[in-house]
Amino acid sequence: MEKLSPIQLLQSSSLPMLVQEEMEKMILQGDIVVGGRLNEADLAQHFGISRGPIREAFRGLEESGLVRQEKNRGAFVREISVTEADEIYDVRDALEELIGRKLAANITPAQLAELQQQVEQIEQVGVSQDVTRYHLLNLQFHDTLVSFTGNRKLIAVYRKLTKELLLFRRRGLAAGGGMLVSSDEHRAIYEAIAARDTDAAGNMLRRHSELSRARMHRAVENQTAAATTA
Amino acid sequence: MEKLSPIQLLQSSSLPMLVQEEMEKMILQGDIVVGGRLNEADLAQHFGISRGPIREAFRGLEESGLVRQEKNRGAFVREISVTEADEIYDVRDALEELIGRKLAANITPAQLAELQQQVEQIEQVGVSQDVTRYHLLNLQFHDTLVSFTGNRKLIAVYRKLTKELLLFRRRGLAAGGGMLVSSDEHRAIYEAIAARDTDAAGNMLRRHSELSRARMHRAVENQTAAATTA
DNA sequence: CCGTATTTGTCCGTATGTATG
DNA sequence: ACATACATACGGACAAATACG
Repeated sequence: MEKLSPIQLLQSSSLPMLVQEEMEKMILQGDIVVGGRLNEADLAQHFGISRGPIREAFRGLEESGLVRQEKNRGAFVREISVTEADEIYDVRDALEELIGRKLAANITPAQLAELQQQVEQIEQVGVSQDVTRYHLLNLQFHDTLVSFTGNRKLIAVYRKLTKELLLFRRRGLAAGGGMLVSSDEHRAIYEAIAARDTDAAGNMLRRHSELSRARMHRAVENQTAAATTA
Repeated sequence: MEKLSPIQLLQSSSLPMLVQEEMEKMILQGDIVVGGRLNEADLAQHFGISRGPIREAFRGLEESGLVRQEKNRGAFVREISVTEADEIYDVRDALEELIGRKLAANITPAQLAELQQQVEQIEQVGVSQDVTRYHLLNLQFHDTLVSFTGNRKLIAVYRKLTKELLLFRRRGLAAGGGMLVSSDEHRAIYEAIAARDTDAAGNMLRRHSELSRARMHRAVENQTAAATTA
């Protein structure tokens, strides 16, 4: 039990929970190939623990949708199909609208200031063409939005869906093109919320999510087109 | 857009999964008092198995929101507060609207016939004043609605929220009054879907969910009022 | 405040099932 | 098709923490 530097810090939680969180990071970072098998013994050795907590973590990850378990065969990183991604987007679109409406109705001046700052930050990175950083700030912006609703269940559901979409993007996506968001949309979202216009804010966020889905589809088509020509 | 049976989503037949499903039933049926502790050894003996699968089932139930685990203290049936129930309703309201819109857009004649039959069944039980049966049919009706969307993610999220609300109702609710739904609402929902009016169907279902929340609040108030006078 | 009993946390061994040559 | 190697499933034992008297 001496090999795990990142884990030892968060000692308040149980070992299976820590392992679950750590494995979630590994999956979302792509340390394990999508569809790949998670070997109990290897992971146990990697964390310097036994297989019991690993198995418990698998069960939690399965329930959260990142892992699929086959009886007597093991745990695999889930492959999320385009169809399933579409289904997730359907749900997320509806949640985004809810988020927009709630924020427009209840946001505080301090929260508005924070949002404004993040929008400007995104715009600055937008011109610098740093794609990965842009993507990160975009995720952060939306997580800030949902967290400002103060609704813990909404936050939890939204984050779970976002993780699955993140996993979907890991599945392929030669990146490069198409997935970049226009920062105009972010500012428009901010403006609608600041104006406390519930309908506009809801529509803006929903449309933003729908556009995100459309970008996803274009990226997938580009990818499959490239694959067939190669 | 085909109806998915509840079992189809849970396709694993491993022992921990079976235990998890069984324990979920026990919790939702109230076999274990809300807030009560789940004893690993007792449950293992009850199922005639060892503690390993029990612990894995706990993880799954924790992730699905029915159980809370404290380090070195054990697993407890979660107590859902009125505040949290409100948060869940917020999310469910948005999903209900989504369900209504999708159904109005895509429902098949066969599915419509099934819905009509269920509505009539509910109306018949409504006059018979059989409250528990009415409640059951009501749940079934809404589960049928969401399953007819064919969106597996939506189905999964919706069912999870419904289970948590079910758990909330177990918390107290001397039942008796207030929670009974007007069957007019169900017929109105059916009519809007049958008319393929997406806006109306979405609004109807959302409003139906909001009324359900209002009934919940009234029931809680009646309960606390009765508690203070007693 | 201390000692004991109970319960949880973790580890390991064995049986069973699966993939591979 | 068979035998071998390997991974998982489950049970059981021991250590650590908590609850109780």
